[in-house]
Amino acid sequence: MRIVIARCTVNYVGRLTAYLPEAVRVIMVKGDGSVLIHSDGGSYKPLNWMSPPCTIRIQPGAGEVNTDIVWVVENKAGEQLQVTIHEIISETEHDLGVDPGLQKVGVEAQLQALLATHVSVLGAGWTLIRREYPTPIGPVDLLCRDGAGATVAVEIKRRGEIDGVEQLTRYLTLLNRDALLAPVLGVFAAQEIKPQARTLAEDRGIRCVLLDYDGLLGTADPSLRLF
Amino acid sequence: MRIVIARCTVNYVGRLTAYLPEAVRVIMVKGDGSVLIHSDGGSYKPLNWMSPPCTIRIQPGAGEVNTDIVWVVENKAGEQLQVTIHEIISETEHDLGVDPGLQKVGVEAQLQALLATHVSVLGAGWTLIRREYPTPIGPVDLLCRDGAGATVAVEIKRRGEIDGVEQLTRYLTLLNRDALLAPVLGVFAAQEIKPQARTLAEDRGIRCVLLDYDGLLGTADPSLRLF
DNA sequence: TTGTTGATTTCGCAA
DNA sequence: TTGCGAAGTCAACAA
Repeated sequence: MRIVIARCTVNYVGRLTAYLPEAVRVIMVKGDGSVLIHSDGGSYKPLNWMSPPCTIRIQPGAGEVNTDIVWVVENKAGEQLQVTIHEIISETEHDLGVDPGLQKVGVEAQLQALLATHVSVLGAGWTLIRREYPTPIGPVDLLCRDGAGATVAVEIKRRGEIDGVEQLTRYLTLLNRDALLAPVLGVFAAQEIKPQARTLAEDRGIRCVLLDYDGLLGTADPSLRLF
Repeated sequence: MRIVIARCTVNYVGRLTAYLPEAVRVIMVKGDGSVLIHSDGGSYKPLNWMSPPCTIRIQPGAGEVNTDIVWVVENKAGEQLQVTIHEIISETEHDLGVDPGLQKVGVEAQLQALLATHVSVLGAGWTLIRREYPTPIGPVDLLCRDGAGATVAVEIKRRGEIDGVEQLTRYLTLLNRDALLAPVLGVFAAQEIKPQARTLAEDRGIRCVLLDYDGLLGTADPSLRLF
């Protein structure tokens, strides 16, 4: 990993065209040739960058001033990041070795497992027919029977958006062709439901349910807990 | 901007829980207090980070070994990034000043702006009713009136795929329920239209238009030009 | 290899 | 401030 602090201008020509005026910035060059241009602010996203795999070609005296050096960073698709170095303020290199990587403690899959063991939060007398109920166009997250004995297909998302409503709609159309199951109702369950998704769902007669992960955990079987 | 090369372990506790085992990494501390943990590889995304606004609290001797230093980086929501420094290999600080920022050319917003001022490229006598015409399921990119006086909803994409056609179809269904607007026609405009998207659109009576960004620029008002 | 989906998404614009 | 859609989205996973 090489880290260069330099006064530079940067051009990107590829999927779009972008330009960075002259300023002092941090340039990170990673071992795989990828380059990141950071300023002192913003989020974790660099001002500009080139993702690996890519190659760096150094062109001395290629800038407007003949003492400028230009780094041309190019990937397989021919996209280019051109870094013109006007003045190097600092340059260091360090061998970091291979990183063991980030360990995440998941949330997504647990939500379905938790709700499957607690379908009663959807209504009194509800029972689970099965998880991942198979159909020709993919598995339905949960297939349930409500207190009145009707079949209900439940689609679970962390964030409920329009795509999820469309998906559930396709399942419902298919399941309602099955005379043994029909009529099949729909429930769209998520930790967060976007207004547009809610509008579309309710327009189609699909009930929306907000899931409270911590609340489900509190009522859950202790063996399901991660900590 | 402070850059520290250090052997460290990192914990994040917030929207999820994540852990980085001990290794040598680059730690960037920006002027706004945000912190980025980078390894020598991967993409531009750090292994772990804390976005601004946030504050850093240094706790000497708080690690497992009493010579360790722990940085607790915390944001307003109480999410924490805990960086335990086992050994500092290098530490530098530079004043980068304020960055002038990135200038982009060729994204969807500019396409929409350009087409909005030149709806005549869609046909003779076309006029713009408004950009971002609001509906309960989201804004229609452009609402126009064609040469014959009919209302037309225009969906603009950089890359035209099936999702875009579905989106436009939903708008058309909704708009056509409005007796004051109906009948509303549809136009799917993009720099590139995938064959499947074109087939679906034309099957639904939606007209497809390929946008030429440079061509639009050429006919555009000179004040719209960036360079 | 290609497509689909989630993200500690981030970013920008408009209401 | 909030909400919503795009992004050089990226990245993981399935087919």
